[in-house]
Amino acid sequence: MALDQDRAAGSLYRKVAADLREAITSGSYGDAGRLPAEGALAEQYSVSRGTVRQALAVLRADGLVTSRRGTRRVVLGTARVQSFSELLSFTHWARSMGEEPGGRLESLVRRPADAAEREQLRLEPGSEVYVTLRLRTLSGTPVMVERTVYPPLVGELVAQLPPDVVSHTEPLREHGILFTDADHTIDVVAANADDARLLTCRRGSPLLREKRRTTDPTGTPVEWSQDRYLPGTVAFSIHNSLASSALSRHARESD
Amino acid sequence: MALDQDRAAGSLYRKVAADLREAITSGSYGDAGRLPAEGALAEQYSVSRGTVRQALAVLRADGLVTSRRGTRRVVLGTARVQSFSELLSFTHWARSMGEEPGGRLESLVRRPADAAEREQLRLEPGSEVYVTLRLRTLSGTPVMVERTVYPPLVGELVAQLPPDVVSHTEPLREHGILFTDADHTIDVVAANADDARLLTCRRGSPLLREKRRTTDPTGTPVEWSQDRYLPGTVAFSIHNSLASSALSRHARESD
DNA sequence: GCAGCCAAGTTGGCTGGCCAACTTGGCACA
DNA sequence: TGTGCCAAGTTGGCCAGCCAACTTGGCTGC
Repeated sequence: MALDQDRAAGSLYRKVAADLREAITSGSYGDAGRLPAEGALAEQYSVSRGTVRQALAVLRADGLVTSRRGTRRVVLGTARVQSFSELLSFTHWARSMGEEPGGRLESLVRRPADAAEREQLRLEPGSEVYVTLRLRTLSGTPVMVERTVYPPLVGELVAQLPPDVVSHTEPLREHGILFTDADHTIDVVAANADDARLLTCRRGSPLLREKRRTTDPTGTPVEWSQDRYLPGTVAFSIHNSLASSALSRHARESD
Repeated sequence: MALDQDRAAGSLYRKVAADLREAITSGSYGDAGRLPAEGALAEQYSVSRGTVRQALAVLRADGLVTSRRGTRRVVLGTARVQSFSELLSFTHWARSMGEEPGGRLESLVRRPADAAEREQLRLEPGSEVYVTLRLRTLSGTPVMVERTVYPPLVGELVAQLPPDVVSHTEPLREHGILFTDADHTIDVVAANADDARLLTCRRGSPLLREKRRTTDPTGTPVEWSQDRYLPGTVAFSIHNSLASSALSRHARESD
């Protein structure tokens, strides 16, 4: 919340977008209601029409409003849509739901990267990686097993963190490691022996898997992670539209 | 493909975006290479810098390039990202992979909408809905069970389609029913008796579930669907970034 | 009553310009 | 050699304006 305000404070169009989002989600325009015209909003906020359009593009991408030529924008839904940080960080996400996040570092090893890891993290042959295995809990109950591969520069920092630290993105951010872009792949996988032990489920029972590759602003990969959730604990939600889509459906590749 | 070209042909910035996408995916700028400056691209394409920025915003949303103040854009990856239509239509998706889509209508009933359906499709109390159950196949092998609820206006059209028709979005589009926005929720669910029979798997075995609510340009819901995939056949892939995110992680609600 | 036309309203798209914030590489200097 | 500063290059952001494409509601005429 504080983070949202900080980001909104940065630029004018973000402030307008934040204000409109607040108005929409609080129901000021009704559920299928129509927004004021761009020109009217421009006058209301004392900004140019271009700035209003920039703000509305954000809301359109979030699935809050439609937009087509000739008629006013229509409120699509009172949707929520968390911030990027709540998606990326288990800790942020849990706290935003009012749950208490927990975690335990099961293992941390440093070893040569295999071919797949070099490919994902864009590393030179012979590079080493840091691999962690963590159990994540919500209010004490295990919900997820997280296997993360870090490149050397990031891994060194992670290795120095105390094993019981809850959030990893926060301390990394303080060391100048930024997470800005991520690619996610979601599918189903069977629990292996480690999964079963940590999550207290049967071996072979289904888990919801999220593979995630995160990069910093320069495009350098900083993390390659594989999270396995107990079914019934989470669901992933996406909005897309003809105007802007970043979701796709794939034939499943090996592994 | 033809559809992409049609859309690209519409406006200038789409043409520029399509051209840049082609150049990037074909490797013209290298994998972690840097794009020309906005001004240079503007001159190259003989458009204003604003138009170039609009085109680059599309590529940024698709996860093809980064973008930060002070330095040139960097190529993030040679990613693919299907079009919206390939995501929304099983038929389009299958054909884009070179597979032959098939389908069989198992049942089609018309009945009063329950509370959840009225909520999702924004219908008046007492409204009726059309409910279909379809088995979807790829090159003959069953991969997915689709349960779709249509509002009356759309359902009447669907009911008139021959039961062995492969694509439903195409004939609907010809009748003026447009699909422009969709909300997706992805989780895991256990196969029930119908699922098991149609997909020839055991009852209770895990399926990847996608719930989807689609609306037309006016914001009117036109479809509420629940697709259940056999594990190992598909994976969902999403890109998001600080700049624009439409993906979120939810605590799982009932049903 | 009904169909079709028309004008007003609205968003999409594009231009040109301006300044601020930030990155980067080279240069000056210790 | 190494450190710090600085200027050029680049993207983010905002403005004002213009026209085209499209929707909608009302009016006209049959």
